[in-house]
Amino acid sequence: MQAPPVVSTADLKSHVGQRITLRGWLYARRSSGKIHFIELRDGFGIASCVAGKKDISPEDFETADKIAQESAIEITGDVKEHPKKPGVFEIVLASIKVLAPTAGEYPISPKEHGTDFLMDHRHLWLRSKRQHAIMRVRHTIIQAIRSYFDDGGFTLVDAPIFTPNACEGTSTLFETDYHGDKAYLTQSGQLYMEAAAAAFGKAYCFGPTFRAEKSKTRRHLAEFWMVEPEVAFMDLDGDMDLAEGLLCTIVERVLSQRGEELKVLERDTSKLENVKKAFPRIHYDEAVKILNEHRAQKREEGKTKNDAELAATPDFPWGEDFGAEDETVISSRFDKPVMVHHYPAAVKAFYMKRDPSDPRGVACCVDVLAPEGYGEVIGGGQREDDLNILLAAIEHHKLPMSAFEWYLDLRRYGTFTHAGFGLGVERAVAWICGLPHVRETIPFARMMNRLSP
RNA sequence: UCCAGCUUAGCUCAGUCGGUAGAGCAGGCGGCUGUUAACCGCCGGGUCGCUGGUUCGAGUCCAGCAGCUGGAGCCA
Repeated sequence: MQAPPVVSTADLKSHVGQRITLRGWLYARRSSGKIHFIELRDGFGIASCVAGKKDISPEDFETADKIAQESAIEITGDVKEHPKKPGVFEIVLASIKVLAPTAGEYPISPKEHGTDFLMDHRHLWLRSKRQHAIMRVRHTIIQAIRSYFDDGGFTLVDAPIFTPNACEGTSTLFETDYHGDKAYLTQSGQLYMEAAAAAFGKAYCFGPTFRAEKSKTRRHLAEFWMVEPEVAFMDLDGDMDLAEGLLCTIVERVLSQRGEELKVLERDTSKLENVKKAFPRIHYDEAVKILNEHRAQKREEGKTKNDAELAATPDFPWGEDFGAEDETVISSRFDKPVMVHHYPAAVKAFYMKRDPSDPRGVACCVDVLAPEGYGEVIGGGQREDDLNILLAAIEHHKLPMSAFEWYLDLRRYGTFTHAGFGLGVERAVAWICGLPHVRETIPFARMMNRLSP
């Protein structure tokens, strides 16, 4: 007799009525004495298997009763529709074999655990349903990003990870020894993409990025993935179009391909359905106005509640960058991502283009704030293309001129209008999956207090 | 770096007024032919984060340290 085909749990419905073999791990086990239920996890999905005492050998029935969680197993049985749930398939077992038992009790039981414990067991936690769903959504987001740029005529030009200088001169970077010289782990591929834009017209890089700040928040990782497109002869408006198109493509792809995963994550997809063109685009001035309306309202509440602290809420000072709470106030006014543009130049990186029409000194830049309080997922803008303004900006920020000579060459040899942005992949994953913290959006998170596993 | 909170069984937690340690789950044994974090009965399981102090007596009160969690700043 021919051995039954080895199939995947994702492929059961095309084998209804057939005898098949599955290989995987024991996810869960339940029993009612004369009937055992086994859930087999194979990396693609989870299949329910039923072992009736009359249907299999006494040895296999005993095995099905005793087998430990996460043992590697191979089962053979017949694919049938679930007697109570149409459209759900289960396997009626004919035989079961333990390929590898567990060395001891599996640490992650199907009960509640604290995050620190789970993060310590991240290598095993990835096997669980929820983490599986998150990683699959992450995969689809990355796939959508790549095809958006690839289909848009972009060339992938990856930036180096070792860099000689602190690119923007603001963040704390990880320092390493590079054959006797100091080198830093990149915090952005941005400057290199400007060189790439002049060489390829449309370019993007996609890789890991590092920040050494001792950040302890739900939005920060020490190592995260960022995609950074840069386009020649594109201005700020074009940049916003590009960013808007990217987010719409990502959300559309996840909604159409990862519905099952979003269900596992209990994500309210109606909020994601809203993510369609056109996103509101508001000037920094208008964002400040929103904040001040909100703060005036807080003062009123303070007066009626007799709360002195609330009543003394000051206005937002023009010229400052928004804090996390400010971003939430602004984005809560809209039901889709909101683009805030023309921030004061002083709070932005030195390479941002100054808007010549505004004497207050604002930059042609944009931050995209995700809805539901997820905050900044994209930051970008038009780059300064005037050599002399750029020279002055580097001096003003007290950055080492010699390290930027190559960058200045881009202005010396055929300078050009160009713009781009950076999208933080983990923040996008957290938003789309509806997660409270970015640590679950990357397979093995690197944070201030976590370097393992 | 700063602010706040937490640390008790493998895991998640309770522990009153300061009086010698408790539950659920997990694990082991037994029962149950449609279970879904199954259920029912029994059993084993503890350096109460560490160090010091107060006290006849500290899981409990005090101090220091460590670890963790959340927030701020920085940013994607």
